[in-house]
Amino acid sequence: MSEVVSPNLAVSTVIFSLRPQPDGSSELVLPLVRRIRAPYEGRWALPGGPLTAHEDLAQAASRTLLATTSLQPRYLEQLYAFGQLDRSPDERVVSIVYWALVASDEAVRGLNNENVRWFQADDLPELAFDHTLIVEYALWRLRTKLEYSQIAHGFLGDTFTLAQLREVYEAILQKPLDPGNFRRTMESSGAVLATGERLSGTPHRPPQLYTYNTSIDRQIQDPLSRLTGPVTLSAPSGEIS
Amino acid sequence: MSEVVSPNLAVSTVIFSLRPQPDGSSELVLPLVRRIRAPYEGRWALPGGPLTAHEDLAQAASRTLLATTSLQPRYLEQLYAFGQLDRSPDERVVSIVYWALVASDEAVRGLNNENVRWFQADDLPELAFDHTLIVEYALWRLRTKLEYSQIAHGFLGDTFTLAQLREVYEAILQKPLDPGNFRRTMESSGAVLATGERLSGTPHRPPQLYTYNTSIDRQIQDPLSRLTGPVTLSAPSGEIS
DNA sequence: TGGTGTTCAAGTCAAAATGACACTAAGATA
DNA sequence: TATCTTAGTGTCATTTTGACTTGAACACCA
Repeated sequence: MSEVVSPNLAVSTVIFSLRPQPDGSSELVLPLVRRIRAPYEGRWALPGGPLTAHEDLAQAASRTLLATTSLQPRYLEQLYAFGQLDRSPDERVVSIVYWALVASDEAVRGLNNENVRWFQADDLPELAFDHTLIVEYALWRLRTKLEYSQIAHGFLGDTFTLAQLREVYEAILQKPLDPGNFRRTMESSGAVLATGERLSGTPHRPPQLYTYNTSIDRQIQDPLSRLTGPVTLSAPSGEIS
Repeated sequence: MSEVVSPNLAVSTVIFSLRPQPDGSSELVLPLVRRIRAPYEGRWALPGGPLTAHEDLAQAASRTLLATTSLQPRYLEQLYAFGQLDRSPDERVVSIVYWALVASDEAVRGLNNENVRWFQADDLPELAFDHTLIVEYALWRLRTKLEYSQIAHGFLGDTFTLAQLREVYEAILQKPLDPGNFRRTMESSGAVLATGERLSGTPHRPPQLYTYNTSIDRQIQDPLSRLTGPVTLSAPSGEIS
């Protein structure tokens, strides 16, 4: 009876980014890859692949993320391990799923072809395997974590205006936020620091540029941050539009 | 180079319970098993074992939990998947770890012998593998989740007084809570319902017996609750002391 | 039998946080 | 120079939170 097995172990990643809209707002998007073989041939699925011998889980997530989208994540966190018996029709597969954030300006540079495409997070096609549930859970985590954590700057560059930060919140939470109250809570939380510089060229009063307060960030981290190390990488280069 | 492997896949569980103290308070305890072979022979470790072919992850956690402690969990949730390359000296092992709650009166009925022993959660010996980190993380999750979720009744029977519920909170958070304010927040949250019955025999005014409001419970669940099903089982039988 | 000790349970009050909504500031543009 | 737009500051009522007070209801004991 109860036979010990080594199920296939895969690592997949839900990658979020924001795409600027014509009207100035942003929409939450994520890349999917088209399956080129059975099961679910032709269906869209999360990027991922098998775990190889000499990499740990987060490295595997980063690797497959880079391979399928040519992107570097600015935030990477484990989401959940999915191991239902029937989640793959033929073989037993346990998938350890990560979720990642990439900066808005990175997403447009990423691949976008016949087999890799960015979709609106709230308007996805029917996905392969249990990936619809997985994306749903990742969305839930993103939204809940946004409210008590400093992950929003995973979508932004190193400096940003409070309006840009608020735009991130509004796109993810899908509701408008009061600019005045948003400023008050952000500043009093100590999460952001004014750089002293201003963004010029706007057809209105020039806004302050802010940066994230990384020293505050450390204190609300869970005990695993020791293990995973700093999950937020600095942006390679480039300016906020 | 990057060779595809099937790492050994194990499932372990951090099991929490409360042990009544002589002074009336409670202390958080968890069972550990002694390793009977290398590596880390003789060291204490989390109960667990390999994943077998025809069970999913939560079932494996329940199975090893029952095998080592003869207990049924009243709450079971996935904690994290640990996959660092060096976490086991000889072979590559990926551990998917769950955490569980068992009722206080169950813990005393559980095994307690040469190879299985309950320890105070905040006073553990040096554990095998990375299990010290794992327990630390599980403790963090328990404490943070207690504040926005209804998991506390995983330690209690079907009915309980608000003082008993508060005692659970105080033991886990390790700080005293104001009885009046605790009552106010609990009642206004709608998480508990008065049964109308009272607990008699106390040397003071008889307190109301409460039960958990399961309909409220559902609404704050994450999207995975659909997948995992009801994680809170009703108590087998027995009365609160 | 009535006082005492205990916790239950409801109530009070000030401080802090939150949400809605002013109003002024400072640029670009016409 | 008037106007438009967003930045940034301020106000106020409501809600939430924490500390504390008071009366209620039992068992226990003198």
